[in-house]
Amino acid sequence: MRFDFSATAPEVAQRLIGATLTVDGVGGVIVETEAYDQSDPASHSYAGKTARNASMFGPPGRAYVYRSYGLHWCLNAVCMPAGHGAGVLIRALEPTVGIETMQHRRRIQEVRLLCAGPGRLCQALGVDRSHDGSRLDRKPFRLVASSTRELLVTNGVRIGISHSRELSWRFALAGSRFLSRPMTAGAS
DNA sequence: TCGCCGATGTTCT
DNA sequence: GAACATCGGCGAT
Repeated sequence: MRFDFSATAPEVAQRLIGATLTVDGVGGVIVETEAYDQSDPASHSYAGKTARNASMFGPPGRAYVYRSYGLHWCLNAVCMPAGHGAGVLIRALEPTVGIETMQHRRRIQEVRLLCAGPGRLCQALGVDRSHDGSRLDRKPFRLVASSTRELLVTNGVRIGISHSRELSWRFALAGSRFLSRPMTAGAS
C-alpha cells in the first residue's frame, strides 16, 4: 500500500520503520529514521527557509536531499504540517533488492554496511541533489508501507547533533543488525 | 575495537 | 572563521 505522509515528523518517522524504499528498483526495508521540525534547533529548517532547505518547506511526501560535511548526500521525507519545515531523515536500510548494484556503487561487499548510515544509504541507492524535491510516490522512488501489523520499534537520542538532545526522535527496528549505530536511550 | 583526522558544501557569526 | 543530521582510513590500544 502507498505510504501516508499526512502526519507530523515523529509520527511519520515511527511509521516509516519497516516500510520498503527503493530507487530504480534498488533498496530495502527502512530500519532507522530521525524526525526534525522547525521548532527544533537541531533541524536545518530551524532558522527558516533557505536555498538549500527549500524543499523542506514544500508539500509533504517529497524528498529533501542535502549535502552533509561537504561530501555525503542525505535523504529526508517532508512531513506535515506543510510549509513548516518538518521532515524525517532516512538513516539506514536493510538491503533486500539490487544488492549487487549497491555493492558496486559502494565498492564494498559487506551487506550490513551497504546502507548503515544516511550517507552510505544515498550512495548505495544512487540518491543525489537531482532527487531533491521529487515525489516519493513516483519513479524513480517506490515506497511501500509495512504489511506487518506489529513491529517492535525503539526510540532514543538522535545521532551527530548537539542541540535538543532531550528529544528522543531517533527511531529504529528493535534488534536490527543494519543500524548505523546502536540505539542509546533518551533521558527518562 | 577505539578514537583521531581529513575532505569540504552550506549556513551562521 | 567555525560549526555541522558523515564516512573511511589510519595508528594506538
